[in-house]
Amino acid sequence: MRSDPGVEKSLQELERRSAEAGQPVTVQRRAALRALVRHLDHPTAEAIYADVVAELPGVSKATVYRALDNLVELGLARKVHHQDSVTRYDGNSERHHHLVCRGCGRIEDIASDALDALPVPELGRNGFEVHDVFITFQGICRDCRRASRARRRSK
Amino acid sequence: MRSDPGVEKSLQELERRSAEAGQPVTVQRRAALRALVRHLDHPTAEAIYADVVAELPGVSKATVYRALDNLVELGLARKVHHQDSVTRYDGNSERHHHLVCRGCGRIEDIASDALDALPVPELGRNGFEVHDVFITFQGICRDCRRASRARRRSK
DNA sequence: CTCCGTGCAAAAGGTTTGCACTGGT
DNA sequence: ACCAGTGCAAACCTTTTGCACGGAG
Repeated sequence: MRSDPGVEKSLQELERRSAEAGQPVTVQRRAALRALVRHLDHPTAEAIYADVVAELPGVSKATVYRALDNLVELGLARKVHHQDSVTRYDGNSERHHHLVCRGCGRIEDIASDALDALPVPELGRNGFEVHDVFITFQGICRDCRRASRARRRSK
Repeated sequence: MRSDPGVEKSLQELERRSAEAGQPVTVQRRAALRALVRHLDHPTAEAIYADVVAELPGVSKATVYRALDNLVELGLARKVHHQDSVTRYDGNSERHHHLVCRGCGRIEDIASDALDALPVPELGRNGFEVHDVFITFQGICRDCRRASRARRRSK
């Protein structure tokens, strides 16, 4: 893997936002961010830990969890939740939405102007102040559809 | 609490779908469903357990979890996930979406034709078959906004 | 010197599972 | 009667926390 310009940009953002928030930028946090943006597949904390520990033998799992919290706090990552009980992280800070496969739990990104133009309904009526919108399409990915078809046939 | 017709209808559905699926309808499952539909606030498994155990002293927590799984499997309930680490359940089978408060984690239902008319983007291109769409508005509910304002003032 | 992040290990939930027993159909 | 659901307790897994240590300002 060559030094991806996206990674560089993310690291600069980390630098900038941490300074702004008065928080130190440690090697562990840098490594966590690098591991996160390298993944396009919404990794679990475990997966990121695996990457970080490969780069920084001896890091503790707690530190990775704390680093991820820190990234979320700085707005460089987002937590993603679905039926899996594990939390996944998303290093994509562009506005986008998700496609979740019921079969394998895989999450794919999806961007769409139409979705972004979603009308925010008459909120405020109940005093609710909307900050963000998350749209999740649930379905079956190609691989899982194939697999379930094969399973059905063999039954 | 009088016998809500909605509860009756749900119980009949439970009967019908269980028979169809060849699954027995136990008192525990009936109680779990009743507890679920009584809640309009997306209860946790814990909350449902509390209700069920009040009605059926001696039920085990495992049974309630299994009953909830069963209801989800039968399509009578849905799991709802957000930043809280706990899974919440939704007994509302109408098409609707959610308003999640960042502060207290409370989930409110929201229905809107505009949201239902959401265009499904060019899926299929990647072989993804969409079954469902979930829209979540995240923000701050009135109570939490008030609370945070008060906190800020007292600092 | 002081503060804060780290590592380690243990705790803390929430959820699942193995096994013997009981209850639905 | 049979099979599946239940109760109980232990296991599991992910995430959090307490505490001592160590590096940076």
